[in-house]
Amino acid sequence: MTIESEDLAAPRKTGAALVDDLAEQIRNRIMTGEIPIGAQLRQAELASNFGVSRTPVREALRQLQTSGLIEVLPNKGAVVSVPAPWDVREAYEVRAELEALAAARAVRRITRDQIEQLRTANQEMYDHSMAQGASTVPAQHDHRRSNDLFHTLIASISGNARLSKAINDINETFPRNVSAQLVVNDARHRDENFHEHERILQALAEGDVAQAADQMRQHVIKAGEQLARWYELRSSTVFRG
Amino acid sequence: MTIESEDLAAPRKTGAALVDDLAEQIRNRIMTGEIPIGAQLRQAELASNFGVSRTPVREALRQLQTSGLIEVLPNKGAVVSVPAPWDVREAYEVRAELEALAAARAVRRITRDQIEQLRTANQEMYDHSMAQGASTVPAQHDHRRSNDLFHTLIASISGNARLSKAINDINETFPRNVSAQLVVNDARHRDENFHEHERILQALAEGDVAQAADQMRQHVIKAGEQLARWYELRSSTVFRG
DNA sequence: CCTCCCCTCATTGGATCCAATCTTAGGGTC
DNA sequence: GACCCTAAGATTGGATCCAATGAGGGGAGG
Repeated sequence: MTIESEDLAAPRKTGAALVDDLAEQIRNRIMTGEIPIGAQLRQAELASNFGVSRTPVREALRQLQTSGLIEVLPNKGAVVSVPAPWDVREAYEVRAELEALAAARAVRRITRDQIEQLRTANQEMYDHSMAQGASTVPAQHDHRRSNDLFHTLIASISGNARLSKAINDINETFPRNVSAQLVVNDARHRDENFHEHERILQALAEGDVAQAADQMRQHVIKAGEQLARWYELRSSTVFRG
Repeated sequence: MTIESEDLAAPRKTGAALVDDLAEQIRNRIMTGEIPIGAQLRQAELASNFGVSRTPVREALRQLQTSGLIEVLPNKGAVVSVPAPWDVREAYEVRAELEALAAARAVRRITRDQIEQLRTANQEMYDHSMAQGASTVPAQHDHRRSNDLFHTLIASISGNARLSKAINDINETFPRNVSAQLVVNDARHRDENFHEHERILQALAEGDVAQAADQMRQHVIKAGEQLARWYELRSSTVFRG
């Protein structure tokens, strides 16, 4: 309808939440690895990329800065944060505690239907990692989505929006192309992940609060450990100027 | 109506982290209640107030927006968030879990000196609330600082920077003039607060992980409950256009 | 050949400009 | 008097402008 000149990704011209929109899109590009870790974020480049001026881009970058995804060096511009392994471990210890709380709260609130939804999500995740070509990019994407769904579902069932947000905030600090590959790449990890989810599910179904929290905590800690190790070995995904 | 006094508060013209500085100062004004809950934040007013143009102010507001302290309504400007009581309860349940984790971790790392520091902070807090004129503004300020010190000390002893930050982020969502008054205003609350701190301290000293976590969790939940109740009754501290 | 310095260009950062939207006051109508 | 419509003022939001800082490159001196 309206003539969109240079914007490849649709930057909703609602005239309203444009800045939030930009932030979201830049965040996505980082999370998917399209913009690699350590890369410089040039205001002018992003601006022309989205077909806007630098002003809203700068505001979007400020948002990403406070959410911790990028770092802004005065007079030198923004770079995508490169999480140190110990930072990952610290963050995931926090996330583990939060998700454990979510699981514990979920026990009292979960319905049979929701248990089924979780089972489905977990099964889908497993299937995606078993299907042929599980190492292709779209398959990894599907796998990640199912895995995310499992966790976000439990968070939302917990009935505490703030808790969901806190968990999400931590997640969005670490680009996903990295974290997703962990599980898919390795058959053992993929299997373990599935079974850990099953154990959590069982605890939820049985109404065992302590067990649900414990299993979730261990599960997240383990995932964090894998992610941290990945960051230790990484080099291919880091942008080197 | 607006008396434009230029930069009353020193806006470090380091030319560098000016935006972060502005955000910090605006945050302070909100936290102290100088800018009340629900108040409109006019870009032009803030700009002339700090002696800068609107551009850095806008970026600072974006930071405060993502940290949740203010809300930005498209084309209508920024407003200091008015936390709903249930939001306070949710946030404090999260905070309770985080501080419980911090206390648990602190048990293994705390030194005798640090235990003494905590004891001192707690005693100071008590003294400030006992001194004559405890209801004066500066006394409340001192009381709050001692109380904060107690909590931030434990968080820092936990040795997990991310955890400290997560706790701090939650704290900075709810203006303090409000939360501080809770304890000081009521002799019973003041006493309970002191004794709860003592119990936490004892658990830390005895090396009782479970007890430290439990006591801290209960303590924070209780504080959250008081804060939530305050928000339910509030009306004096809310700005009404 | 290496090092240091200076010049130039790229980029950021604050200020300013102008369009778009919202708010509000005034006047007209029922 | 209540309601709506319109027009002017206020405010936000994106674009543009220019100063300031930083990075890179070439030349002079060692």
